[in-house]
Amino acid sequence: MAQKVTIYDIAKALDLTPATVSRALNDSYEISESTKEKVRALARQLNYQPNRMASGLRSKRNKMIGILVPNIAYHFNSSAIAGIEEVLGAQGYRTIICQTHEKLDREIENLKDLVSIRVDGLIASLSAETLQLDHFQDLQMPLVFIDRVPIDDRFIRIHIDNEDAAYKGVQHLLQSGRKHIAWLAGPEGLDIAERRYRGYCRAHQEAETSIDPQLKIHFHFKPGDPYHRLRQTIQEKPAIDAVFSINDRIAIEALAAIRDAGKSVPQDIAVMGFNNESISPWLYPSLSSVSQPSFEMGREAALQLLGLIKGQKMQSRSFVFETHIVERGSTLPVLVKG
Amino acid sequence: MAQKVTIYDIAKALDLTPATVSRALNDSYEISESTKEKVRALARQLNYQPNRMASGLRSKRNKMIGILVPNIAYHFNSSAIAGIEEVLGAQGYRTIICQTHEKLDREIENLKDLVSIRVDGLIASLSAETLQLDHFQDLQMPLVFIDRVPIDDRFIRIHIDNEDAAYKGVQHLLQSGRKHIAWLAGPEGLDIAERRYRGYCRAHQEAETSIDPQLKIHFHFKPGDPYHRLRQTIQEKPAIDAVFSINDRIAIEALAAIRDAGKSVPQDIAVMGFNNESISPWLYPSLSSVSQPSFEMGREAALQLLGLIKGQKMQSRSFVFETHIVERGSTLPVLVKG
DNA sequence: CTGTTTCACGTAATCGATTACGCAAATTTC
DNA sequence: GAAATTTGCGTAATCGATTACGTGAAACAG
Repeated sequence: MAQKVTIYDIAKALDLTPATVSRALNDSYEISESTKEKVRALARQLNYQPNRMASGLRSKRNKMIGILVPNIAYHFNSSAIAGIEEVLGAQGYRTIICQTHEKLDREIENLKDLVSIRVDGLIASLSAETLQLDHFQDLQMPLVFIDRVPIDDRFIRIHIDNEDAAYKGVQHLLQSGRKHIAWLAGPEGLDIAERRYRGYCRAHQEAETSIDPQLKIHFHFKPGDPYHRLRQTIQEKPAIDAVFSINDRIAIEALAAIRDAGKSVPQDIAVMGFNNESISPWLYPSLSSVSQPSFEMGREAALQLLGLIKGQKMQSRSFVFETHIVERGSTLPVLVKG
Repeated sequence: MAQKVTIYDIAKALDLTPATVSRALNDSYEISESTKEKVRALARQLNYQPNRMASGLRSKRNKMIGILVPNIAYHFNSSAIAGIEEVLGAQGYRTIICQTHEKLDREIENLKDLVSIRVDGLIASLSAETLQLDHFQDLQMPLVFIDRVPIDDRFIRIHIDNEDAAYKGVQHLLQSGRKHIAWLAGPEGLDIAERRYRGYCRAHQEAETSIDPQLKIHFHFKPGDPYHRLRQTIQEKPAIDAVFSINDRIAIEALAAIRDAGKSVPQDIAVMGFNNESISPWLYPSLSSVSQPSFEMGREAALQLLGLIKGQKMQSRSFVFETHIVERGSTLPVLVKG
């Protein structure tokens, strides 16, 4: 096999036309079963692989879906992608995964590329820098947002109630007797983090506990930065008795910072993470976390996108998934000394 | 903008032919600078995005590269992909990331899809199930393997010396006084794990330490399985005084298993991981690990692939990267009581 | 002033599939 | 048994770009 085999090769060998071969391979009703068999047999024998460039050009559908996320190394994303691919793969769709690395310009650039590839649809999660959505506006393509979703309700959005999730997490900490809870928020301006902070505040207000704005700690998603920020804050605010972290990976650094500050978890300081990553049960102490169903959310995003592609009109534009607290060692209540 | 804009639209608006527009956009020498300016200006204004299906079909180059890895959630892979994308992105290439989830059939399926997309090249890492390479043989496309590479030296391979890396790791453990080292190998038949076991054995032989084959522990990459296997082994073999793990994530489960068995790290049992993931310094105790330059390896894979695509002949077919031991708390030598 | 290059662009074929339209033969309908 | 329908396939246009080849005008050479 020197050159790639095409439907013309198959047609010639079977004394048919390319049109017939194309229809046979697409299982068209206007081709007899016997011809289909012959075509399929020869296609298999010659190891024919259809040229998606050609079919996509003509049919304007190439069975490729773009996935645009901040970073595949984030647990939520790799897990959601697994869910997306499970649903989409079963329907014969391929995914093209693009990473923004939290940069707006890379988000725009990736978007242009996905347009130029003419993917059939797009599942996107906004970068930390994304404040407005011009580049998503007239995209001319089925689009579903997941996790980091915009406020704009013209889009289909798959997400959790971040405020409520944080509310529940902070409430749990407050109820176990904690009063000075640091919030490891991540980079400045991250929308989901702001929403969670609102939940943080609401839980405090309901518990009539005062809020210290200096316990809202920003940092970059860069190994070491969360650690140092928290260590510094612990030094400045020795009263801290709990830490709530935007994700479990950051919580690991928090555990280290607390330990190195000479305090212990959960006796002195409780720690609650977010996402319930697979390593969290094995940490020491095992990490309590707010769990969100990332795999299921990926599945739902894919299902909704398939709906859009097939032209169904969508009834609901926003799909809010439930979260729940996973209690582990890092938030065990302090035993009051008898 | 109701419909996607094409070079025909631009040509009509400027009273040119599509050919001229195409050449202008590709900065061809046979187009005057003034025409190029006009074409580029209008293209920008109309937000023209070239159709990669069309250009790819005609030119047989679509500036897309396939990346085929077992799982993007593995630290090595997401890190190597970052390196690949840094190099390839600068040259205008897009990547299509496919996951085999360690399954041979998914590897074959993904490969067919990448062929049908007619990607310009492929960077691949073999699945745990892959034993022979028929599906890679007559692929008709530039191909570079990374990390999980085949033995076949007709391929370009980017990897480490797994035997040597494990040798160094085990040697370090033996030199610090450990004698009964469990090897957390991962799933049965994983080539890199077998190579590392050879290094494990060589280090033992050179140190004239006996090898217990029952300390070679297999498991699935599924949360909990490594933990339970190790706990069981510790119970059966109480003499174990060190654990060497195929990666850091598994090592975290090992730390938990050791702890739950009532032993302490590093006093009773030392733990050494592999990959030096970004969370490893923050664990408790901080995790020693064999470090490999995954990002750099990704970069090199991309550079080699670009060379293949541009038709350069490659001098070396195998690029072996250096590894080194990162010593942290989990392998501190035991202090002999004075 | 004629012949040769060079410049800047047009003409048209091409990539490999899909699909609207057409049509003869086979089958069914009444 | 004539008309209507169905079956099974061919013809040719088409998707949007690239590119081999052609060409008129301007520039240049001798």
